[in-house]
This record gives sequence, C-alpha cells and structure tokens, in this order.
Amino acid sequence: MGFSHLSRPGESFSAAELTPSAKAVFRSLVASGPATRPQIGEQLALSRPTMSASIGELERLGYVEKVGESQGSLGRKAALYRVGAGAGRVMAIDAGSTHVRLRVATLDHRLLHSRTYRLPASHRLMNEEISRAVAEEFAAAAGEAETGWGPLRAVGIALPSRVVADGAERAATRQDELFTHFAPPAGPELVLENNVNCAAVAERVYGVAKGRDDFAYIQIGLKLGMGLMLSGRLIRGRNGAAGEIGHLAYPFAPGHTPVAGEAETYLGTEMLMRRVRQAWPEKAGPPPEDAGALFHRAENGDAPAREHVERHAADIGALVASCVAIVDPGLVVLGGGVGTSPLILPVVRTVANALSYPVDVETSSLGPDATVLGIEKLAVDRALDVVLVQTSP
Amino acid sequence: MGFSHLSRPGESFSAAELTPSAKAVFRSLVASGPATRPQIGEQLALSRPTMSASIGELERLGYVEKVGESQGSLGRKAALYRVGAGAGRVMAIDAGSTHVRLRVATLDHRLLHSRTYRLPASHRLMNEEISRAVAEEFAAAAGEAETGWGPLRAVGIALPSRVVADGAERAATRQDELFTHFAPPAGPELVLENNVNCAAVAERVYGVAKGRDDFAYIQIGLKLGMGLMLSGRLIRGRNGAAGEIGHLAYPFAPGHTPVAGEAETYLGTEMLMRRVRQAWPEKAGPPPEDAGALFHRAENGDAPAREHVERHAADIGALVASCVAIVDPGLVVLGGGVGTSPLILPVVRTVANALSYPVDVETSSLGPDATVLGIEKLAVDRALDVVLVQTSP
DNA sequence: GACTTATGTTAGGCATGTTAACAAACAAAA
DNA sequence: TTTTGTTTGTTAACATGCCTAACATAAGTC
Repeated sequence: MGFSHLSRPGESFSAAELTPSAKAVFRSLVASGPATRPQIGEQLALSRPTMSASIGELERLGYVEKVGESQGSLGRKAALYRVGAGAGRVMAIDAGSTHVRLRVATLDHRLLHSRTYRLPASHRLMNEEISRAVAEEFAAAAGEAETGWGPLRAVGIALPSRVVADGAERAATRQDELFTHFAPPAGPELVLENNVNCAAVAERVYGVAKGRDDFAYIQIGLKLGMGLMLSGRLIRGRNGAAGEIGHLAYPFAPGHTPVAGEAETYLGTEMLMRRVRQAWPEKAGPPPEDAGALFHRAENGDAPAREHVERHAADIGALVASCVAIVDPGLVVLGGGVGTSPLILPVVRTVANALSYPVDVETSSLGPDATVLGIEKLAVDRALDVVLVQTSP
Repeated sequence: MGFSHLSRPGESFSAAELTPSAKAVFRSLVASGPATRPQIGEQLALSRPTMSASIGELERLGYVEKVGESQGSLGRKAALYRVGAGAGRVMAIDAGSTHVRLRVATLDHRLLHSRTYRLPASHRLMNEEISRAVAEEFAAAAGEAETGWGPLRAVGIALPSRVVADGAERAATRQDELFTHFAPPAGPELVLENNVNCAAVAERVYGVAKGRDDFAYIQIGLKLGMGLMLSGRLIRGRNGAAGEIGHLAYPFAPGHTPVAGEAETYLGTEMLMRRVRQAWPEKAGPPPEDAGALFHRAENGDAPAREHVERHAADIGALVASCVAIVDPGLVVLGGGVGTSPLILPVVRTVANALSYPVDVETSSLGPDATVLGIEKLAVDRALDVVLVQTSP
C-alpha cells in the first residue's frame, strides 16, 4: 500500500516513519523477547528480504540490537536480536496505601532499577503522604539508571482510586490528590490506572490468567475491587467505575433497602471482624484480633473460626455469581488478603457455580509486585504507541 | 501493501478478490446508504482514481449500481451509487414466544419482504411450536421475493434463550430446540443470537443508544434480561450468559442465602402480581388482574397501584445499580413491558444514581420490531464478512 | 574438500495506492 | 451564444511495501 500520503516529503516526523513490517517486528521483540530473524519471520509470515529490511531500519534507529548468535543443528548461525537501548525505558510506580513500589525497565521488561518505600503509617486512602513519597521516589530513580538506556518513554502510576479518562468528569475521583506534591515529568507520557486493574493486567501477563482474553480479577480484603478484562482489553467504564463491586446493590432482598457502598462495608474485613468478635463464643477464648489471625486459626482447624470463614466465603461466592450473571467471564481470579486464602477457594467455586453459570475460579499466585508489574505493562503499551506512531487502526 | 501472497495466481476464489479500497467503499454504501463517488472518496480519504477503480470493480460484480445523478450548485453532475442486487440479501427471523416476525432485506436494509405470525397460544419458552412456525415462515418467504435480488447471504434468527458460540458447551442451552422442525438452509450463513442482545443492537442502530459504543439494554417484563454493548461489541460471555441478570445473587443480605435465578423469579411480573394481590387492601376493590392493568391504574393515580409500582421501580433501580457497579456503561436503556412504563423511569434513574455511579437511564422507544431489526443488522454484518472475504484483521 | 542445509542479500516484479495533468460536463457570467 | 470557472472522471507516471527467485555466505557432515 502506498503510504506516501501519510509521510509526505518535507513533513518529516521527529521519529522516522517505520514500515509496517518493521513495527510488527519490533512489537514481536517487545512481546516475545529475543529472537532470530527466521523465528520472527515465521511468526509474522514475513519473507527473508523483508526481515532484512525491517531489522535494518530498526537497528539504524537503535530500537533493536544484536545480542548473539543462535546455531541450529545444521547450517549457518542466525543472528539473535533484542530490543535495543534506543527504544528507551519506562518507569512504573505502584502508589499503594502502605508501600510505594517503583520499577524502571526496558520495553521488553528487563529490570533496570527498582525501589520500595514503606509508608510510615498505614493510610487507607491516597493522600498527600503518598504524593510526597511518589515525588521522592521518582526523583531518586530519575537520578540513577541514566546509563544510556535511552529516553524515558512513559511513566505509569497505579492508584488506589478510580481513574477516569482524560475528557471525563474527574471531580469525585481523588485521582488528582496524586499531584499535590508530585509534578509529572514533561517529556514522557503519563499513564494512570487503578491498582486493581493493574493487578488484573499482571494476572494476564504473568499469572493464572496467562493468555486468557476474558476474565475478572476480584480483590477481597479491607475493601473490594474488580479488574475486568474482556476481549483482552481492560473495561474501565464511563466513570472509571467498572469493577467497583463494593457498590453492588446490598442488602438486596425483599423488605430491605440497598445502601450505597454497603457491599464493600459488609464484606470488607473490618465489618467481618466486628461480626466475628460479636459472635465469638465465650468458651473459645479471646477472638482473633485481625483477619490474618482468623484465617490462620481456621486453617489450623479451629471450629468457630472455620465457620466464620466459610460463611464469608459463601458471601464472596454470591458476589462472584453476580459478576458472572452480568459478564460471564469464564474465569475469576481471586486476590487480596482474604481472596488468596486457600480455605475460601472451594466454597467460592461451588457457590458461584451453583448460583449462576460455569466459571473457573482460581487463586492469584502473584506476590505483592503484581500491581507494579501490571502498570509497567500498561506503561510499555503506551510507550509502544508513542514509539511506533500509530498509522493503521 | 503487496497482497499477492494472499491471492496467488491460479488460486482464484469463487468471489473475485476485491481491493481493500473497494471493500471499504462497499462497506460505506452498506452503512451510510446511497452516495456519490466524491462523497465516499472524501469520507474514506481515497483519491479519485482509486474511487474510479473501486466502483469499477464493484459494478462489474453487481455489488453496486448507479441509481441516479446528483447535481451540486456548480460543475458536472456526480453519479449516485447504492448497493446493487448482486450483493444479495439476508433474512431475519424473530422467533419470539408469542410471535414469529420475519424480514427479508438488502444489505443496506431496504425491506424486500416481511411477515408476522402470531403463535396460537402463549409459550413461555422456545419449543417445538416455535420451531414449526419458523420452518413454515421460512419456506413461505423463500418462495416469494425471488425477484432477482441476488443470493441469500445469511439467515439470522433471534431466540428467547441463551446462545452459545460454536465451540462451546451447548447442552444446557435449549438453543437446539429450534431445529426440531426447522432445517437450516444449506447455502447461507446461519446467525443465531439471543433476542435481548438483538434488541440491544437495534437500540444502537435505530434507538436511544444511537451512536453509543457503551450501554446496557435491560429488559424487564415476565422475565429479566440484559444486552451489553461495550466498545461497540456485544458481550456474550463464555456460556452466552452475559446479561443473565435474572441470576444475580438474590436475596443477598445478612442472614439470607441466595437462590439461583431468584432475582428473575422475584422481579418478574408473575411474582410481582402475586405480591400485589396479597397486599391489596380490601377497601380498594378487586386487585388488578395483570401487570398491564396495574401500571394503567398507577398511571391514572390509583394510590395502592402507584405504591406497588414505585416499590418495584426501586427494586429495578437497585438492579441497574448492580450492573453499573460492574461495567459502568454510562447509559442504560429500559425495555420490555414493565421497563417501558413511564412511571418507572424517574425512580430507576434516581435510585440507580444514588446507589452507584452516574448513569443515563432512558426508556426504549422502539416498537415490537426491535428484535427483528437487531438480528437483521447482525445477519448483514455476517453477510458482509462473507461477501468481503476478510483478509486484514 | 564436496555436499547439504540454513541464513542473509540482491534483483526484479506486482499490487495498491498516490499526485499531476487532461478531458468532459455542467452553471453562471459576459 | 460564447466564455469562464467548477466539479467530476480518466489517463499516465511514480512511490511504497511487500513478494519470489536466484545467488552468496557460513555452518555441519560425509
């Protein structure tokens, strides 16, 4: 196809326009890691001359570099390529309520630098303290890792709040509290995303949902949240409120009037523990002091603890059933402090399947880095959009 | 781009391969109706020579035909083109539980033929009776309208049951009951879709949701159903169960155990009227005999009727809030016998917005033809996929 | 050292578009 | 009626991005 109308002579862009094949090759290297030309050519159905030209273009820009050779059982060695320093790097920040985690990485997710900062006190909501910590970590990281790894293409920040698209109503969002002490850098793209959505992304790239295009990641702990992935895309919603399952109608039953946010209140650990303490039998000694202790006791066979945990698991099963009734994702991944308890899984699985339609239910196995890794992936995606100036839809 | 590798010489397809531009031109004519070359060229950013070539290709195949000329205020007249007879036609059937509605139309939605058959008795579920009616209507329609309108490209059928993708588990689906008496034709593509999803599609093409990429169509009547459109695509789910809001966890409240399908049971008109009859005050005379009567009385100011309607509307508002909490569609269209009552709208609007996040709530204004029109659109989409053998993703 | 096999490059060609220039058809002005 | 300017459509030349075919290079095997 003639693309002459897209990059007319004299209208030259800052980044030289790449051929579609070159873009595809670069994407492949970003997504699948180092590879030889024949491998990429096969994967993308490109001929050897085209591979030659594409690699040439990319190498000249520093977007790609040769890192070795690969010898098959027979024949000439193939050159091995990977994403080069000229492609630049991204910074990912998980601005959590207890920690700030930061990673600087290449577009193909090679870690260049990482820091973790534990916030002095536990803050339940994003606030100035977090903003200050982000600013500090950003400044510190910007100082290091300047060892010729190319331009910083994007900075992604995961926030414990709703995040709304640029044009939309953001007054009620709290997302702007991030910028009370942190001034976003001028050059790179800024990518904001809700932290639960980030965890869902990580689950798809590294976790149980690897390769799945449709699933829901449900986080259950102090609060409730869901990250929804349909057809491989995050569902955000007009108010960034998709997945705000804490706002499911609750209590929803004959004779009851639902209260806004009551699902989150009732199913969050705080109210759970309050119920546990109230109903704790005298003869069983002092009740567990927090959710961790409750689940620990239940896992060790303590009867009253186990009973509470199973009732709670059934409630979560109902929650999952409601999600299935609406989007039928086929897979639900449970995360968060409560969600990852092994006791919960079987109950949730049977209750959800009994109430609605067939769903796989699995427990997240990613550690506390899930959120940073997720926002890192989103930052890389955005960086790619910038580097490979999108032409075709 | 060189597509030579896609249509090698000697590998000729039944349908001659069209250039990408020609396909785009055809799509434009299908979507936007008759137009002149300059108009299409401007819309698609194609040069005049390319338009010339594309129209040439399409005219030679009969996919497009000249239907007149258009004179601007100055200069030469432009030829006016529209979709031609060679492009073929589609048949759309709404296999409803009380009616079978059938339309035969061109790809640009010009009606060629239409029939309506009222089923003898009201069948609450799809069954053999419907299958027989579909078979008869199909045969009758196949006899007529053979006046040279080209091949029948696709037959779309809207079903009052879950519909599942080809590979998936379909045992529990009832969708196969359609084929007890109706043998699908050999040539054309068969498109099956749930009838509520079809109504949602119609809402987007002709109704309140015109031009909206994200919205939910919620049907409230004897039963409950939702058609979910996100990013302009229908969400079906792994079991075809997306939108089965009758299976939301219900009753969902402290001390209650949810029952499968209870939301549908409780919020359907049958249980509603049972509650109305039970609570009807002696002094108010005999209770309304059906939902229609109840809403009619309420609209005329009858106090007990109004009270019941408003309580029901509040329940539906809670239902809508749950949908918003999960997908945050930004717009909810209410349909179905109960859903289109004008008394319901304001209550649903305020309750839903109070419980979750900002949503527009509107009432459907499409008549009983909505479902056929929706499945017709889906059949046309499929027909296009066939006619323009998809090459690029 | 000749043969086989895989990798990479060069040459030529084709498909799909573009601009530039011209021809044709029309309305309005002279 | 002729001229003029505008819009539509066609023809010619050329640009791009890919392909296949053929050749060159580098490895292991007999």
